[in-house]
Amino acid sequence: MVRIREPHEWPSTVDEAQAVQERLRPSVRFAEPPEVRSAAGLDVAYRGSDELVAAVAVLDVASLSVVDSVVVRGVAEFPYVPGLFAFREAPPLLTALERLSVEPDVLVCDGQGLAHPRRFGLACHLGVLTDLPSIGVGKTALGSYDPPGEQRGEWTPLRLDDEVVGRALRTQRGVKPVFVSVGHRFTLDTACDLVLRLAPRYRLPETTRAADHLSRTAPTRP
DNA sequence: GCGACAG
DNA sequence: ATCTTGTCGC
Repeated sequence: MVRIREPHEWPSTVDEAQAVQERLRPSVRFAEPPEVRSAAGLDVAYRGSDELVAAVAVLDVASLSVVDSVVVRGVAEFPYVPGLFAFREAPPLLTALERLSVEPDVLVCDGQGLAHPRRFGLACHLGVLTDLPSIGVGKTALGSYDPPGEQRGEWTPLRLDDEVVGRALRTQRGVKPVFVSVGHRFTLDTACDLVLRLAPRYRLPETTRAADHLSRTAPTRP
């Protein structure tokens, strides 16, 4: 039920890929998202050198229960190059989004949004192409930060090139923070509020955990 | 030349 | 991401 709204192509070289990011970047919007009742978690698991499994799980934010999910198997069409992560994972994730039977209110991506060398990480890419509000929640930082306070909810700015591109957010006390950045049609404050609502018990949002579990446990092709 | 480098 | 044992904690 998710539609692709933006014309796009999948390049095969690093130069072309960077050009695509530069072209799409101006479409990123910085705003307050409409009410967030459902959130889609997206993740990709790898098997072997080029086989991958993309999964999307839509959760009801109030109950954190899974209301819909799709798993797509595929082959990596682009090598892993830091900064060009989206060209590897976005294609199968978009296919999965199109096969959803409901349209999620927001996308919670496993990776960065604006916290990216050209300010156009996976979350921005998926947000712009679908025109859905999106955020990036990374497990490792792209940029520098000071450790946030130990209490859940505490955060510090994440900087890249002397610019604030996101936040290091503590979702649980005693665990490493996650790195939140805006993808599309979001505000950093609202993005962090949402991540905290989605992560009441564990370090990572339940959306990411659900998608990760699906991609990891999907049966191997016969 | 050396280290960094989302997943 | 993935390759991998035991171990501490809830």
